[in-house]
Amino acid sequence: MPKIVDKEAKKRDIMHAAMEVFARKGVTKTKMIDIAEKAGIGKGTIYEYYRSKEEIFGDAFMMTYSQTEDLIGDINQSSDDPETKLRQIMESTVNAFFHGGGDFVGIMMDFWSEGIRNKDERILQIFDLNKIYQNYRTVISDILQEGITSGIFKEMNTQLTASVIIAALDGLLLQWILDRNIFDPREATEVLVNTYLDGIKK
Amino acid sequence: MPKIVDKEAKKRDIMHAAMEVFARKGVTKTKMIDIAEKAGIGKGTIYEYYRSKEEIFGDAFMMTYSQTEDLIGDINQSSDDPETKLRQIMESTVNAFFHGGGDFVGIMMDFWSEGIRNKDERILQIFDLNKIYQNYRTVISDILQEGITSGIFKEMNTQLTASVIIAALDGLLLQWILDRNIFDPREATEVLVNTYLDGIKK
Amino acid sequence: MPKIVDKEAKKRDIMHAAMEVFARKGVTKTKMIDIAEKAGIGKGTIYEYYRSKEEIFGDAFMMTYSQTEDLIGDINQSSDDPETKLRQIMESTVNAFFHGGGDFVGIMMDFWSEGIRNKDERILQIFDLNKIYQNYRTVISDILQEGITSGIFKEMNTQLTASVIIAALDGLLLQWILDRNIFDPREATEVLVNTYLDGIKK
Amino acid sequence: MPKIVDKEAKKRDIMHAAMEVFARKGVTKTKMIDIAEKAGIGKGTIYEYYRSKEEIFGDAFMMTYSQTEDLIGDINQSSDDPETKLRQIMESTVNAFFHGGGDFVGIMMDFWSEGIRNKDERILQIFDLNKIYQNYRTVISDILQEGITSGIFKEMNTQLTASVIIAALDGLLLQWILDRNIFDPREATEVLVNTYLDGIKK
DNA sequence: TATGAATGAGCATTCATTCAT
DNA sequence: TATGAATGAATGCTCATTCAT
Repeated sequence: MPKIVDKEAKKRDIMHAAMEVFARKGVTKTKMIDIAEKAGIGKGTIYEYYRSKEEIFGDAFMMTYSQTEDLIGDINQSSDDPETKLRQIMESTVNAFFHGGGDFVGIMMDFWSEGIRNKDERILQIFDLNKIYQNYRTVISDILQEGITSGIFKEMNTQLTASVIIAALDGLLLQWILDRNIFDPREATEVLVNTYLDGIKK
Repeated sequence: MPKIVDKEAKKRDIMHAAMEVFARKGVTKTKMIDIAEKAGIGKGTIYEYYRSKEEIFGDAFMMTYSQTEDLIGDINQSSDDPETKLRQIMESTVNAFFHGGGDFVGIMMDFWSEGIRNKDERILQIFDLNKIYQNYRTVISDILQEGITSGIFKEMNTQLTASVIIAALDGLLLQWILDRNIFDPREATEVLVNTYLDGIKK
Repeated sequence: MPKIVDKEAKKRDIMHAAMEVFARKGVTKTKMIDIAEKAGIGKGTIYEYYRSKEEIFGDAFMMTYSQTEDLIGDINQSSDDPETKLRQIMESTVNAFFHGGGDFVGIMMDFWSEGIRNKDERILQIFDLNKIYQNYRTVISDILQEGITSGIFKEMNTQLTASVIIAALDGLLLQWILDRNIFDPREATEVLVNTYLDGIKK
Repeated sequence: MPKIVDKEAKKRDIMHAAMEVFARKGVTKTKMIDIAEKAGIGKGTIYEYYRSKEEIFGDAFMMTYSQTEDLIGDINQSSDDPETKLRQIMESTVNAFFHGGGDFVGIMMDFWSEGIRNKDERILQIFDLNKIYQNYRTVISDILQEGITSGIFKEMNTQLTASVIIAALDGLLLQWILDRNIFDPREATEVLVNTYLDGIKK
């Protein structure tokens, strides 16, 4: 069924084109024509693959976060010790977003922005940022608990600490989106990870 | 004689109404009529006080950040030791944004969003988020250096560490905007501040 | 009744202020606030004297044309010979509009413009440009007939010739409004009057 | 494949629809919806062909005058004697505007009106009525000079006479716009042309 | 399937007019 | 009487979406 493959590929092309424009201009200021031009197709053609701008946005969101969730899941499944897992998760999360020159990080702004506001049940089905963060928090919290149990981490409120760690990671991303020249993401992540692990370890 | 009106007060009222709506719906999706209704006035009346929606937004931005900058300046001027100053700055920054029930924090999203994208010289005059963050980074970096010199802080890359600290604070704010139920801001700040000070101190 | 006199004077002041602005910017682009500022009064005060912008415009119209009609009437009543009367009427008409530095001639544009379009019965009562021109044409036509009868003018279609003469006068005004530097109104009138009288006289 | 449309033809259709409405209501009072309805299309469609109402107006202006300028240029290039050329130019000018039942003459009012007021450099580029009239004056002045040189015209101030002739032609147009019933344009032109040529010839 | 021409709902902004003081 | 603060109807223009080809 070669047609199907083509369709999927083209849909993905459109979504990538859209992500680039979203990242640069913001979703609201992105016009369908901008996406079409970026994708090198006609304005009407987009509607052969997506029902609306919102749907493209939702797809971009899902794709971004499902990748990250898979990554985190894989790391979490591994048999490494809690410290290594935590370190790997933090580094991988940052890498996932900074990767590829950071062409898409601008879109995070809109993910967050939508995340705050969208309470529409229908949208929440495919676009529940809070649920995603909750999963993320649970994973980290569990690793922290694991570390406490095995005696390598201090006693702490694991849920709260997980929140603070995630906050720090997102904050790093946010700062870097605002100005890419202030720090090297890898170096900053290094400082961040070390600081937290220092603070957490016995 | 016409009605006597405290123009400044009314302008502030409109801005506050606008901030509430901005925070809830986002700037782009906020209609002038929404602001008017929130402020309990007619749509046209807004234009007696502001030239455009953009101007209201700029005013909201300036007000928010000038308050924070003043606060930080005051703390920085004090004769406290570096650790206390750093702790106070971090706590005050967070407090400033969480204060008042956090009714306005949603607008941060738009400040950041604009901050990424607006490269217009005219707008940058009143709306230069990067400059504001640079000041902030310098203040913190200087305090860190002060601490290193006086032997209470470890050796470190002060600019980078300052960036990471600010990132963590903004990240906390961001997480809290996304979901207010996951942590108590004060507790989280406490964890954050302690973790960082632990990591920084000799 | 001094109050009445004051009222009348102030009403005239407003109308004169309005005429200046109308002449410069055109009626549609003139804002009430422009008129108020020109008159040195508050915006609301205008409505103590006029019900609407349209009413000011109508008043300006009437004033302008009644003056001209009076002037023409006076000349026509005189016992001069037809050639002198015709010459005087042509010169006086031009003078009336060019007079005072031509500050108000720009408003003619709007009189004509309204004259074309306004078919509203209510407005036509006070603003019937066609009727005014018809009177004017009759006066000139009668003088021409008088001249024919007394043997000093050639045979001609007096109504048509009257129309052509009036057209030439208005055309001169129009050209001068468009660019005041191309000719001196008095010289041009001289050429015009001489050309026509030459053509008309036996 | 999308609908194939003769873009140029449709643009012209819109402009003609606009001219009719402009002529009837005046440019300022013409709403985009009026033009759309006249053209039998949707409001938004106009913007596929023109960027703004102002641009339609500018196009209408250019079209009207470029036709007339071409016409005059052609006549001027001919090898006819000065009297014939002058007569032809005068008659053609009048014909050009009265032609087609005079559906568009009302728009002249707005051309003149804009001509007085618009000093904006950008607009003057495409809309310089004074320059157009200056060209026109030069053409007529040159013909007059030609006639003087070849001994068939009297001595005169050619620039001034040219102005007066143009004024008379525009005046005729103006009068006819105001009331189409007062004269037959061709008859009136005949009277006008004869009167002037009589006055000019030796 | 691909396209872009066509569309109209929607919105920022203007301004004549009202009216409380 | 004089004023200017308040207002909302009106309008130019944008852009997501539709649909004829």
